Amino acid sequence: MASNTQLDHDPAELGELEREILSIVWRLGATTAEQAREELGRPLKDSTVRTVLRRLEEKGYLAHSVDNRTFIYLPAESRQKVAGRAVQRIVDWFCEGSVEALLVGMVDSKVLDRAELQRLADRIAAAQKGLNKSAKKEAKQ
Amino acid sequence: MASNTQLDHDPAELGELEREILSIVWRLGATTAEQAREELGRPLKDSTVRTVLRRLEEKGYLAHSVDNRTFIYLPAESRQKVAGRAVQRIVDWFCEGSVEALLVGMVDSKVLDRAELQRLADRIAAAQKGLNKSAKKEAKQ
DNA sequence: GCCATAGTGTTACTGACTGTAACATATAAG
DNA sequence: CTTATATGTTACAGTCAGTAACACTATGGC
Repeated sequence: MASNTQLDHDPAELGELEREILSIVWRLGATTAEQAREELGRPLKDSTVRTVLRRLEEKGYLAHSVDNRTFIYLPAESRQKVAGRAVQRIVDWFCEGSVEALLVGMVDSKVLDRAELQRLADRIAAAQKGLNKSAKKEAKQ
Repeated sequence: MASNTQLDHDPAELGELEREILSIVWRLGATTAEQAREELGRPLKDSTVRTVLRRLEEKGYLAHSVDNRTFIYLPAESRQKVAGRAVQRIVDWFCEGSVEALLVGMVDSKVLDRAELQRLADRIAAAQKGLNKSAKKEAKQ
């Protein structure tokens, strides 16, 4: 399910403005072009914002529905999913596919603290265990 | 040491070929333009490879020494460090600075398995503890 | 001393992509 | 039927990566 229409675009290859606007949509959850424009710091023309929104949709990051002639843009993918894919690419490119190497690198370059990693692993394990338990009830997955 | 000349370039913004060549240098450890060229699958002109190597050096990923008129290119930064920085950027862009959100996202998008994360955390913790122990002996750090 | 060979230095062109926006078109309301 | 509001279309400039030709230089052999 979820069709996964045509989403193999590289999140790292978004431009500055594209990232900014995408972040806004993620933050607001749903937004019109006007809203997004106001949310931006810079004063950009309406058509500029709309162009970027359209491109983001073309690239698969956003979707839109129409509400009374007005486009409402929504995220097509969660922030986390996009981030996950981006990291996957980095792993492939720079770590020869080894996530371990990446995590070591993160600890190494102070992106991530060893203790923090341990703590997060615990937390995530706990959270996932919870999820699995409830998921099992309804889908045996 | 290591001077760190001008290295704040964005690793995600390397092109395909640049990444390929950078990976080759990382793999070989040290290489001449000719060696790199042979290592590539595609048949590229010598000057192409040299241009890319030069650009990679300008961007701070490589350094070179001269051996008898011939340039020997070396990594200026470890794969892992570059990967770590790349991930840091992703965290900043897409996870509002939260590494936890990123790890959750990685688990979420199947980049990383929950059990694997736990295992890696353990392994890394163990490895680091080992390091710390020996480091403590000589520097109390 | 001169030439060929093996390197490097310099310069350039093309296509893709992003930032930015103007202008055209349609439609609902009054 | 006009106006306001929204979208559709098209475009242009700047940057950058891929790709490479051509010029220059030093070095070893004749």
